[in-house]
Order: sequence, then structure tokens, then C-alpha cells
Amino acid sequence: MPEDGYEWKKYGQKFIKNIQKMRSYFRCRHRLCGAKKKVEWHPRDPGGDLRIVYDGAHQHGPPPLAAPPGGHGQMQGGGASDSNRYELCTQYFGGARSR
DNA sequence: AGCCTTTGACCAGCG
DNA sequence: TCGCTGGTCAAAGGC
Repeated sequence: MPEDGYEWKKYGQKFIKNIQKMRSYFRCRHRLCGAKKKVEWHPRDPGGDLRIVYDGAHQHGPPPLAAPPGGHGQMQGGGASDSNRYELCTQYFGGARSR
């Protein structure tokens, strides 16, 4: 599970037949934080089509972990492209979406 | 001991 | 009103 700069706690996972995709439900580690995150992907292609939906906003200062991949050059082992793939995925924000 | 992850069941809203 | 889907919470296991 790649990080996006915040800490999340998974509280559920369901298969949405409507779109034929898997959806994971994440919540901010802080109970007082109204930030939520939903991640959906194809069960046959987890890296082919990843969708992230952010809901609400954090009520606490952003942690210093806000350093997503993009200009590091720390690739050495060979196989850590999961994080690289993550930055290539489409990120949808619940409050920034035209929905 | 504490925290995180995973699965199932239950509840609410909509058609 | 019933059925279905989506979403959330709780409990157990592992690290």
C-alpha cells in the first residue's frame, strides 16, 4: 500500500459491481480528522486503472511525510516501481471533482 | 501491548 | 414494500 503523504487506516473493502472494480475504504488515523479516502481498481489490472477519491479535509497539520515519489533516484533494488506507478495514477479529489 | 490489516454482517437510501 | 448496492463498524490474527 503506497503512501500519499498522510496516514490512513483501512476500514473496509468491497467489490463495486456497478463499475466492476474493487474499492478500498481508508480513513485518517486521527478520529477527529474528517478526512477519508477511497481507492478503486480493477481486480484483473491493479496497475492499469487505479482511482483514488479523497473525501473531507484534514483537521490537523500535514505531517512531514508529504513527500510523494517524483525526483528521488532511489531506485536500486529493482521492483519498487509500485510507488512509481502510484504517481502515474489518476487522483480524484472529492472536493475538487466536478461531481 | 499496541497498531494495522482483512472478512462478514448490518443499516440506509434509492429504484 | 422489497431487493440491491454502497458504506461503515466490529472482531480476530499477525507483526
